[in-house]
Amino acid sequence: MKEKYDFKEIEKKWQKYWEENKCFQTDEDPNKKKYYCLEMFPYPSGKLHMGHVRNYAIGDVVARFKKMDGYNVLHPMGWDSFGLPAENAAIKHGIHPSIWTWDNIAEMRKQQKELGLSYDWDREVATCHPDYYKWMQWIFIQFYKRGLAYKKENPVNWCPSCQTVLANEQVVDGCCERCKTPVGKKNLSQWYLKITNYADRLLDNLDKLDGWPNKVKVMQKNWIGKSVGCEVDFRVLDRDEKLTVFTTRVDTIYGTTFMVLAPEYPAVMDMVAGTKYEQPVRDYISKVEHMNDIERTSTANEKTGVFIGRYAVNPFTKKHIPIYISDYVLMSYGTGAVMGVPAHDQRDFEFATKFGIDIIPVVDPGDPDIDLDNLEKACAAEGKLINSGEFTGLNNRVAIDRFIEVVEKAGIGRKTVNYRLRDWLISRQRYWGTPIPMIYCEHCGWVAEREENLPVLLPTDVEFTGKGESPLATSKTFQDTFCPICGRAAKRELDTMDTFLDSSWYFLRYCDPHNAKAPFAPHKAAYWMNVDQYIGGVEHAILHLMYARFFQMVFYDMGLVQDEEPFRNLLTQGMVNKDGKKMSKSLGNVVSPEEIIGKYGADTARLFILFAAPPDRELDWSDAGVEGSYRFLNRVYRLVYEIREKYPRVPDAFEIKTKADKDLNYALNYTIKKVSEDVGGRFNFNTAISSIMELVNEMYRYKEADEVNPGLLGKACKDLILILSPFVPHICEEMWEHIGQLESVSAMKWPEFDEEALVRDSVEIVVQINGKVKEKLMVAASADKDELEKIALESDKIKSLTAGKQVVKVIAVPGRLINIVVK
RNA sequence: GCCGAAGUGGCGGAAUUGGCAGACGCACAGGACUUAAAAUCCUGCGAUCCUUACCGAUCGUACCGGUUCGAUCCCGGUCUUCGGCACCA
Repeated sequence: MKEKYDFKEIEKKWQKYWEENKCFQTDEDPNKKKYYCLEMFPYPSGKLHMGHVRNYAIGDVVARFKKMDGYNVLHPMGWDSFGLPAENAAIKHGIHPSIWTWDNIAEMRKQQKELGLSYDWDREVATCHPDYYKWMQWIFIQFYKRGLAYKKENPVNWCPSCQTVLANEQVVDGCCERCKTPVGKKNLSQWYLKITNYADRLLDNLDKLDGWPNKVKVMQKNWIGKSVGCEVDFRVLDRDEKLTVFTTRVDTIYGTTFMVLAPEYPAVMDMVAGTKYEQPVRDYISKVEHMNDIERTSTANEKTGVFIGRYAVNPFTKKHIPIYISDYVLMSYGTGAVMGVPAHDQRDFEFATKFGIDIIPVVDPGDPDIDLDNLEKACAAEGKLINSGEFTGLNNRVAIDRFIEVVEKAGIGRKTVNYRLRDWLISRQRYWGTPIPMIYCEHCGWVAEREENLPVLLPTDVEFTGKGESPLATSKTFQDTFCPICGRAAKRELDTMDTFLDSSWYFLRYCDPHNAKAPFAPHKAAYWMNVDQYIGGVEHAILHLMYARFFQMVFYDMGLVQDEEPFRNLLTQGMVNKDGKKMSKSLGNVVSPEEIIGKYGADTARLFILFAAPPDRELDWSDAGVEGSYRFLNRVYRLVYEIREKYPRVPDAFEIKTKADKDLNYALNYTIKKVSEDVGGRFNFNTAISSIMELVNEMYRYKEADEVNPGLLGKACKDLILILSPFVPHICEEMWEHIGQLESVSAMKWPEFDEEALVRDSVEIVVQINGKVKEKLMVAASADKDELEKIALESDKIKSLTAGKQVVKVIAVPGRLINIVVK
């Protein structure tokens, strides 16, 4: 070891050592407790950014700590390597997506290795590799066989810029999640996965996920959007037809004064055919059709609609109510028909106000501030029913169940549940994705490719124009095939899968990455799953994390895995910012990991990122803070170097003699305890590091004292290196070697703390008067309440402060404080 | 609008079960070493006030109130910021 900390040389040396000695390779070992530590695998976009570094630094501390703590640790890495950017690069620069992707993977893997991450590289997977997408296709076929995949023509979200459809989840504020272009609608026949079959399980299981942040659970809950309500049939006047509405507020049905249908409602044109209402209705529908989602929602405040010239009969009041169409009613939710109760629903109120429809209050909340006869806005509060026939007087919540009973008995309605969650549209009109292994035969219809013919390989003779239909159509070889059932000529599906499918099961492939006979062997998954700790950005709170849960549930139903949920504990890391803003190219505030590693080394980068903030909070990048972390590593290095110089040989056995010995021994054991808890339990790496800094400060002080105990100092050095090693592994390996250790620090056992060393003879006790600190006294640690009280009341200072006052009460907490209440 | 989270020095943050608010680090200031600089080491560092100084006093965890011997922590209300959802009947 050199006198000066040469991170460049040290980091290279130990990265080579770990790789050559395969230090982080794992196999199933039934005799050892397993621990599966997983970071979200990246899209190979080119280079690592600080968000990646943070993600991997956190995961690496956990993995390294658990390994030292005696677990058999699975810590894999791979690539979510299908996706649009590769194809866009192909369109723009003429590079094949495959080349672009594999080049990026090579670059990012190199950067990960430069960070000293403890991955088992033998388990690396890439979703764009045929060995992986073969099994993706196999999984799709299993879904299809179980009735969980179907093709359907529907108006779908269409991004005109990406030239592909998008899942509802990929439309953000009416725009494409990726390119921010406003999304339009298009009628297309597309493949869907029936995630709605699992809506209830996805929702109910959330309660069991104790190790998940509440925030993520709430987001998923809202996304699934379960609402329990009731369908009611309304007869249409003068027609042999009924319209079914969905409502969660059947208790307000007496207040229904109109009905609204979605403009796309199928029966609408039939009801207006040949009447004077036909043309205005046609005009309105066409206007709505040509609006994209932004336009449709930007007019949110101003309600629009058209009367269709028909009336429905309110089954309870028997009144005739006008039927309208309006774009505020969605065809895709509930029944596409809504009963308008303006007194108690704000949207209905706005509509009724605009069209001059009656507003009849039916729930009286008993609030003197609300004038029910002259409502200024809808009143959603609970209360007693009024104007509601035989139901008048009931509490409205109670009334809901009564109404449902009556409606069901009369055969004009039923209790129903609706979800906001829709089925998952997975077809993409793109090249760089997993081909959907389906074949269309004129005689047999849609047929799954035979499993023995998998993978359906991506063809290489494809043109990338970025326009029109799926690029697979341009291949001369891909499309034409034979029907697996009847053997006649047939055509392959030309769309590829949404890449979110690829990432919905990669954690299972890691358990058995080279399996050529199955996506994974159930017994291997049984050993490694669940993921004990999953770490990644909160931006995946809904999409990825719900899709992965869905897949796991299907695998569970197939008997492939033993638990319905894949991720026991989830840590959502905060963003890395600069100057309070997100790092971005447009703001010009991006700090590249490359630059930091080059200037200070990977250990400094890791240490800063872990020290600057708790992992789930936002982290503001600070160049000065990085300097500080670098300074600390130099300080540790110097400490170990100087101790070794001064005491080249330290005895293993030693005695604690002086008070200084005792204090250092206390500090050492306290730090081991604290770091174990902070890293093993709370994931507060920042406080773990600060306590190590305190220990280093202690050791510097001790080292300069008159009487030094080399054995103790040697022990402190050893333990210091061990507990610091998960954070900054390279420098620790170097120091470990320097103090005469032969084996890698990564293979060492996590140190245990000595309970006895933590027992103190005397402790400082705070003396308060009326809750204010007035004095601090050293007392025997064993002092009980009575003794404490006596000592406190006898202290000169307290005596003078309480003189002439009446002591009302004394509260004594041994080991902590005494509070004297005086008057 | 609805749901959720968070507000602590100049800054990042700490206080784990209701018990010394501000650990640790950064920045800043002063000093030591040096021909000098860098590096390193030492000291100080919430606000206000008192005092020549030592010592000390009061206030202080977004704001208002409550519970308690004692509140950054628990309860009620208000404000602000951030995040998610948003015509879902």
